[in-house]
Amino acid sequence: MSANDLRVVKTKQALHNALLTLLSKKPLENITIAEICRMAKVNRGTFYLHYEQKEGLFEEYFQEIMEDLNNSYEEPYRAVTTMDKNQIDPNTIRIFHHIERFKMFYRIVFSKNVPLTYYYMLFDGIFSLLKRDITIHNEIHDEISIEYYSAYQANAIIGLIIQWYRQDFEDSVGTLNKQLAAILRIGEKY
Amino acid sequence: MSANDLRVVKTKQALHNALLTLLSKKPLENITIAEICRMAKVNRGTFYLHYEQKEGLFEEYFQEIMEDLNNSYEEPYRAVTTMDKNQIDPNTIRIFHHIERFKMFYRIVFSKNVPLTYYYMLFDGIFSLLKRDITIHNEIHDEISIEYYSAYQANAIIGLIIQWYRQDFEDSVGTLNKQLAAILRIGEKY
DNA sequence: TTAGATATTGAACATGTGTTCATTAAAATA
DNA sequence: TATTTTAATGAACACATGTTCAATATCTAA
Repeated sequence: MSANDLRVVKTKQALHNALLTLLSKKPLENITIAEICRMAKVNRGTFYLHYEQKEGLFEEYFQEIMEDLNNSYEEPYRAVTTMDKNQIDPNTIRIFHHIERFKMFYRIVFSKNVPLTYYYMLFDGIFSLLKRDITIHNEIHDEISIEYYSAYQANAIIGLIIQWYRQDFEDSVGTLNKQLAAILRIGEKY
Repeated sequence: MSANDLRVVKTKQALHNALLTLLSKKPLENITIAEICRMAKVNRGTFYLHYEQKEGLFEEYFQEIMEDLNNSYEEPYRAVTTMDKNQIDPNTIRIFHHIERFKMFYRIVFSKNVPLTYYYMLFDGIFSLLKRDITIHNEIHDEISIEYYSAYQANAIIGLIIQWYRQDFEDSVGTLNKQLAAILRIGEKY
C-alpha cells in the first residue's frame, strides 16, 4: 500500500473531503463509514484497506493540528515551568491560542461520545513539550519522576481547557492565560 | 417504566450480570448489545427500552464506584489543598487507593477506544470533592476562579493516574502518594 | 383474586459493519 | 510503449444496529 501511489493519494483525498463536508453538518458520532464512502465515491472495501474506523480518518487531521501546537509552543510556554513564575508574561503562553484557533476540532475532541484516543493525542502532545522543557531546565527534585511530573502538569492544563470547553470557549484567551499564571503563582504564596 | 416494577428489576439484573460475565472475558468495545441480550435472555428491543447504548449499562456500575470515591475521600485528601503542604501525610491521600481497588474498572475507563463519558464521570467526581474543600478553606486569590482552579487540580491528579495506568498500575499506591506530595511541595521551593 | 396497566416479546425491516474474492483499472518501472 | 505490479471495485456474506408494532406475559392496585 505505497503511500506515494497516486491512486492511494486520490482515494485518501476524497475520503478527507467527504469527512470534512459531513463534519460541517453533524457530529462525528452520527457519521457512518458507509456515508463517507458514498459521498467520496469510494468503495467501502477500499476504506477498510486504509483505515479501521472512521476515527482513523479523523486522526489524520489531528496530526496536522498537533504540528500547529508544536509550532505555537516554541519559545514561550516554557517560561511556565521555569523558576521565576512571577516573571511570566501571560501572553507568552500560546497553548490557549492554539485551542481557540482550532475550536471547531476541539469541540469534537472533548465531546463525550468520542473515543479517548483524541484526548490522549492532545495529552501526549502537551506532555512531550513539557517534558522537554522540564528536562532542559531540570528544576526537579530527585524524588520526583519526570514522567509523573510532566503528566501532572500536562493534564492540569487540559483541565483548564475542559472547563473552558464546557462553557463553549466563551472566556477569552487572555482570561485563560491569566488564570493559569495566577494558579502557578499560588505555590509561592507561603 | 417504573423502576420498582419487578419486571424491570429482573431485566436490569439480568443485563448487569451478562455484562459483568462478558467483561471478564473481553473488553467492552468487543461486546455487542446483541451478545449481552442473548446471554441475559432478554429481548434486544427490551434493552433499548432501558438504555441507548451498552455504555449506558456500564455507567450504572460506575455510579457505585463513584460512591466509593466519595467515601474514600472524606477527611483526608483535603489536606492536599490546605496551606501547609509540608505537613501532608501521603497516606492520607486516599484517591490512589480507590483507583487501585477498582483497577479492573479503570483499565476500561482509560482504554483508548472507550468514549470520553467515563473520563468525565471521574473528573466530575474529583472536581466536586476538590471544589468543596477549596471553597471551605477558601485559600484562593480573588483573581482565580474556583471552577478553573478545581478543574486544574482535579485533572492534574488524573494526569498522574493516566501515567500510572500506562504502566499498568505497576507502581505502588505509596509511590503515587509520594509523587503527588512531592509535586505539591515544589511550589514552595522558591 | 380479579381487572387494568404496562413491561416484555418476537418478528420484521432498512441500514451499517467488517470481511472475502475474483475481476478490473490504473499506476510504476523497465 | 509494453509489461508488471498493485490499488480499487462490486458482489456477496454473516452479523449488529436501531426502530416499529401487535400479541403476550407479568406485575400492581383495587
